[in-house]
Formats: sequence, C-alpha cells, structure tokens
Amino acid sequence: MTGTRWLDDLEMAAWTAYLTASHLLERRVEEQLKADAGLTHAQYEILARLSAAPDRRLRMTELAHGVVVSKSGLTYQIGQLEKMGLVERATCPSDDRGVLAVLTDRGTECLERTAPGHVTVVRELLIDLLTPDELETVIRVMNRVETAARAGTRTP
Amino acid sequence: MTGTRWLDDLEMAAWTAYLTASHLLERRVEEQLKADAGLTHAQYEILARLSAAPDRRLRMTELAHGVVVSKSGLTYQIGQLEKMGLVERATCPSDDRGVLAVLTDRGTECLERTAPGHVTVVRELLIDLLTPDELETVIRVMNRVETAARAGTRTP
DNA sequence: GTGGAGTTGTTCAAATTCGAACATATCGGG
DNA sequence: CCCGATATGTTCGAATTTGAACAACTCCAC
Repeated sequence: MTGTRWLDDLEMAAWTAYLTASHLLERRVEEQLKADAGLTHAQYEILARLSAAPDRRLRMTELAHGVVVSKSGLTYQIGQLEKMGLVERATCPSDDRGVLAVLTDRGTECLERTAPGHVTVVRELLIDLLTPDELETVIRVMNRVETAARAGTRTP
Repeated sequence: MTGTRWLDDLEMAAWTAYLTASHLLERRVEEQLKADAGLTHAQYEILARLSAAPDRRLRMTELAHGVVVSKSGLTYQIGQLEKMGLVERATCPSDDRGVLAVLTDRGTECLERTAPGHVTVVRELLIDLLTPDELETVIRVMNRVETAARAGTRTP
C-alpha cells in the first residue's frame, strides 16, 4: 500500500467531538440511572427492550444482539436483574437450548418509575439540542454506521 | 410535575440508533486495536492525546479530562502503558503534587505503527459514511452535547 | 506566616465486561 | 436413523473501570 488517508482537520474534529461527547453522555446517563434507580445503563436498556417485546420476553441471543453486549455479559446482567426480581428466566418452548428473559411485574413497575428521569436526561443532553433536520441526520447517519459495523459479524 | 415529555417516534429512533451505533462502533474499534496492536481504545486515546500535546506531555488531570476517564482509571492505564514502555511519569516542575505523563520514543513508534489501521476503521465505520454536510452536523451537534454534558461538573 | 479550603494523584474494594472453553441441543445430508 | 456442523447459554479467569477514602501539596485571606 502507498499511504494512509489521514483525517483532515474537519474529519478529525468530527471524530474527537463524537468520542468526547459520547463518553460524556454515557457517563451522565449512567450517573443518573445509578443515583435515581440503582440501575446500570445496560440494565435499563435490557428492561426497556423487554418491555417493548411481544409478551415482554426475548431470547437471550436476540436480546444480546439488541443491546449490543456479549453473550456472557448478558448472562451476567440477567443474573443481576433476576436477583432484583425484575426479570425471570423461562425455558423456551420451541427450542430446548433456548432461554427466555421475561420482564416481571416488578420489572415493569421499576421501568415506569425510572423512565421519566432517564428521558429527561436524554432530552437535556441530546434530543432537545437537535433541530428537526439534525434529528433526521442523526437517524440516517447512525443507521448507516450500524449497517457498516454489523457487516460480516455475529451477535456481539 | 404534571407529566413527562416522552420521546416521539423520531426522537426514539434517533436515540436507539445512536445507542446501537455507538456501542457497535466502540466494539469494532476496540477489536481492531486489540488485534493489531494489543492496545485498548482508552490506551490509544491516551497515546494520541500525548502525541499532540506540547512536548508530548500532559498533567494527569488534564489528560483525564481530555479522554473523559476517571482519575483512578487514568492512574491505572498510565501504569499499564508504563509497563509497556510507551509512557513515563515525570514530576511536574511547577507543582509538586502534579505528575506529568510523557510519551516515550517507543510510545511514538507504537502510535505511528498503529495509527493507519485505526484510521482505516474509523473511516470505514464513520467518517467515509458521511457527506460533507453531515460531517459538519456531527461536529456541531457533538460539540453542543459536550457543552451540555460538562455543564456543572469536574474532570470526570 | 499560618490555618483552612481546595487540588492532585494514588490506593482500595466492588462491579462490570469480554473472550475462550464448555455442555447441550438442533438440523440437514447420507 | 445417525453424525458432523452449528447454534445457544453458561462458566471461568483476566482485564478494566469507577467512586470513596486517603496523603501530600498549593493557595488565599487573615
């Protein structure tokens, strides 16, 4: 190969701005959830996904794919949420290997109690900072990133 | 308070797309760096920041602020990089409490060796997916997020 | 100067994450 | 029907990260 296509000033600005902002945003969301609900962001995402799923349940693999976490990472977190009584494990009817993570009633309550504060932070630190056009751009761009980043890999 | 301003469909789409994409992107960058250079993304960011700093050195606090990591997290990582011979600690001339993290020659070499592969991934999964307009939007938006997320806090 | 308030960096324990190895179960071709 | 190739979840050990507690130092008002 001849040479690397380095990032020019604008491209570098975009990458560093993205990195810094995403780290900070993640940190703040984490802080808020821990303080107000004793939950990790990962745990909240799991509860939210389950809540939106048909019958409030999902296969482990599907859930891991959705929240973008490793299989072992999900096993661990489901274990934690089970201890808290927010999630239960059920055997999968159609596949004996499978395990279903099921949101309990307490899990639903916890989510309903926690969601307002969470949404507030997400608005303050991202959504309400965007014009409608920018919102569309974020959706478009991030979907492109997802597609590119998922190309040629599995669940992780 | 009366009620929560929930996220409408577009806003929700933006948030979930952002979350998914950022998790995946981080994962891929991490994979590439680990495989090609045995480095963590956090470690690479530290090397890059030091490389761009005057005299290739920065105060611990300043560095922690830049890469958005906790003080203790930085202490740990600088320890790791020191073991690898990529960074050294120096006492701060102007402040006896201070510690300077200094990029070594080996650190510079490591960075030069590693940067091309890293830039390639960053291009493939983000930069090259953006039109010039979108690039500008990302910079603008992410800087806004940074400002909002830093409002009223310290280094973390 | 001096004392108290604030900074700076490290140490410590706890929590989370990942990948690799593993046991179990499904599925398609012969 | 049966075997190898895949897929699914869990377990394990190692690495990383965080916040709180701590020790050392600076700085300002008095």
